[in-house]
Amino acid sequence: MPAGFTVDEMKRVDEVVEKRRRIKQGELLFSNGEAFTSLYAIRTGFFKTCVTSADGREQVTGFQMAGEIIGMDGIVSDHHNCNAVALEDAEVCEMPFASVEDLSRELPGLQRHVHKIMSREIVRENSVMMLLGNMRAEERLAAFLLNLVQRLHARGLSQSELVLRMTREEIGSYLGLKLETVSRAFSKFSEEGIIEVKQRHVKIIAPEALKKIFNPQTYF
Amino acid sequence: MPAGFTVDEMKRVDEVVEKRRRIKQGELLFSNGEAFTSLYAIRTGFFKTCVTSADGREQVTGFQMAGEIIGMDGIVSDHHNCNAVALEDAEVCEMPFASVEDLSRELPGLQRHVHKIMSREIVRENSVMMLLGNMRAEERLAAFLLNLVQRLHARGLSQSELVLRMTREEIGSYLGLKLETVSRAFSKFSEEGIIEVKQRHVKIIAPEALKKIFNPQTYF
DNA sequence: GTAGTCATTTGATATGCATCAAAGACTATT
DNA sequence: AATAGTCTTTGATGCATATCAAATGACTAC
Repeated sequence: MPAGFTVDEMKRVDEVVEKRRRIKQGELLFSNGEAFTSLYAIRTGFFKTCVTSADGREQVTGFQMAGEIIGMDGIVSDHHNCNAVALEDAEVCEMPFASVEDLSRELPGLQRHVHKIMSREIVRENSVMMLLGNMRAEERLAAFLLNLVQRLHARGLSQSELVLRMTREEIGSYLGLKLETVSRAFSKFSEEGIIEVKQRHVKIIAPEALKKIFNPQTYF
Repeated sequence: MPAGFTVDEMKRVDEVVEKRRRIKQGELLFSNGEAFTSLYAIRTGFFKTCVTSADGREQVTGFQMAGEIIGMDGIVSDHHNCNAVALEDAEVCEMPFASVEDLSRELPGLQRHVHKIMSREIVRENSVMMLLGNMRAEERLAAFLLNLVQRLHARGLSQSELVLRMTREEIGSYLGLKLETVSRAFSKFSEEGIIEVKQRHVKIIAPEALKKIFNPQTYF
């Protein structure tokens, strides 16, 4: 995945991948408390990560798709600090973290890549905090849809159409909203002609309108 | 800071520190958009980090104290993605990130330490997401106070008394609440005899009660 | 010491989202 | 094709927190 390697280096990076693992929809890739050994590169499929409070409340902390890395929550304590659940049948590459560290001591490019991935996650979570702390329901959903479609587009998929892999409840958990509120926001966008919604199929008709909702100030 | 080094290794780690920098209360250690060059180890003082939305809303993403590292938000894009403001006169050690990377390629202990620091930040932000997404005002404040006093205690300070370095508004921003709500929650805790509040001086009278508020379920 | 500023508290009211409830739509199973 | 189960939508109502407002208290600069 990182660029700028020689053929030989690339080969060594590939060798870090210990094995492929298939995860069926609904199954856990790893769970809270489990010993941490590896990072996982998602090859296909879609995951959610979530944390649970002592009294059982669940907070979805992220949705991850092909090409993204999960498991970094486990490094600090050698145990995972969240659950990773496949939202559709998935395949991941298991990368033992000890091997990643060994090789990244030899390849500065890999080392930098690992640091960037973790930094990116920190920055992403910063913006989620902004969402949860300051935005209203429709702003949150607009931001969510724009982010999702942007990531899908970067993978060669449509800029305007997407299939949600998660329920309204999971979207709500991620955005700090109840499922009914998410549903109402979808309906509102739909009535306003901004999107078309048919179950989990969403078509973005007016991306500009979504951006405007996400960030009203830009348009003054 | 990391343990398990020989005297010689320790010396090399120390040499990564390029210089000390003093930051006066209210001043920026770094700001959003600024080129990223270094991580900073806080020697003395107290910081907040915050992000700002395009329309000017501010979200405090964390409070950092002596012994903690800030700046990791800048690695991903070579530019900082938040502001770091000193809430009291402070002194930091500047550690050029290129040197950190160079040395951590040689010292696996340092490499692991860097990874853990970043992972810890990811996990911390996960719990803030839980706070913002699922908890009510008093639960958030209880969690905040417990976290703060625990970190201070780890630094040899009191388990029960603390001086807040931030305003009610900054606490509110961190917790996704308005300053009035924070103030009311303080008053409520105070009326109930859980804490004593005199301006920014807080004395925790009944830590158990705070823990119970934070996590009611444990006590059933 | 005094004026001025900023931070905090407290009260009254408003509002956005949660909660409760029920019906409808889709999916899987038999 | 019928049935059960899950997910989603929509409506009615309630509540936690935001908003607006004003008073008080602390701190700063002169």
